[in-house]
Amino acid sequence: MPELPEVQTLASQLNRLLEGREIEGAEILNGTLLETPRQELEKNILGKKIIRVLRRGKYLRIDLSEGWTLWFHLGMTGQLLLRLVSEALAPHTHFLLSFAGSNEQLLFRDVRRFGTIAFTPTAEDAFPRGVQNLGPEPEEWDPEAFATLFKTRRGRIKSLLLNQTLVAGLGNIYSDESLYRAGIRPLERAHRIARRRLERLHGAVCEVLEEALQWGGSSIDDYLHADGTRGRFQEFHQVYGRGGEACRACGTKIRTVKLAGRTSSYCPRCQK
DNA sequence: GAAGGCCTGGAA
DNA sequence: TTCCAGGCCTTC
Repeated sequence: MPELPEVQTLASQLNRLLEGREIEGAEILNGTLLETPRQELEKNILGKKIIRVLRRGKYLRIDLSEGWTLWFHLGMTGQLLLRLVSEALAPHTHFLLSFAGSNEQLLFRDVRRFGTIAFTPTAEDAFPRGVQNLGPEPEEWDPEAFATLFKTRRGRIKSLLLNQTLVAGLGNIYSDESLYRAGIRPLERAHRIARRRLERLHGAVCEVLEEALQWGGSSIDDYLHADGTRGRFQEFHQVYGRGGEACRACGTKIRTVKLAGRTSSYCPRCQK
């Protein structure tokens, strides 16, 4: 489940590893993940240089020379890995980029195929719709404005945190962990939560994301760094994936509830 | 605002 | 054999 810290980790690594490289080949092994017409990409990507690799929400963005941008969304099980051309190709590989004068390739693989690839001009109005619809990044929100945003909504706080048009980058892991840290239950109606607690939630979100980033994100099932190593923040999860286990703070059993088809975990004692 | 669909591997 | 994981989009 690559969320903000996982995608940011990858973007930083790939930026360091790929900056300045010239694209010599692009192989689309499975076109179903491609949001852009195949010919559009094939016609325009060759010879372009990688200027920088960035993140926006859960999207990884690769800016190329001459005003083109390559986008990846990792869905649930997406991976971006560097491989030597001599290595065996892992199953479920959907896309390959090769570089001039290099025996390394960037590959995109995704077992469950919830991921997407897009190739667009580097212009806001040409970006994929999912990107255009994104709300501000968590740290871009002023805490008071963040509180107001939720104070005016009647939905469950957890569902709203997952809504990418409000705040970009949170998925199931970091919304649960943030709510735990802020002491708020996932099913609480947003407008019923006190302003200062919503401001505290904003602080919790920023803290959790920052710590996760420092540990290279969470590797649960499939998430890997570009070099194949794993993130370690899963070792510090307080509630996500810990249903039925004891809360590390108070010993109470972590409870799980279903919300819009997703599992939410929380401590009934620490979260009121 | 809520629910269903897409997709596959692994666990029950 | 069935269920579950959940990103995002579409439909109700």
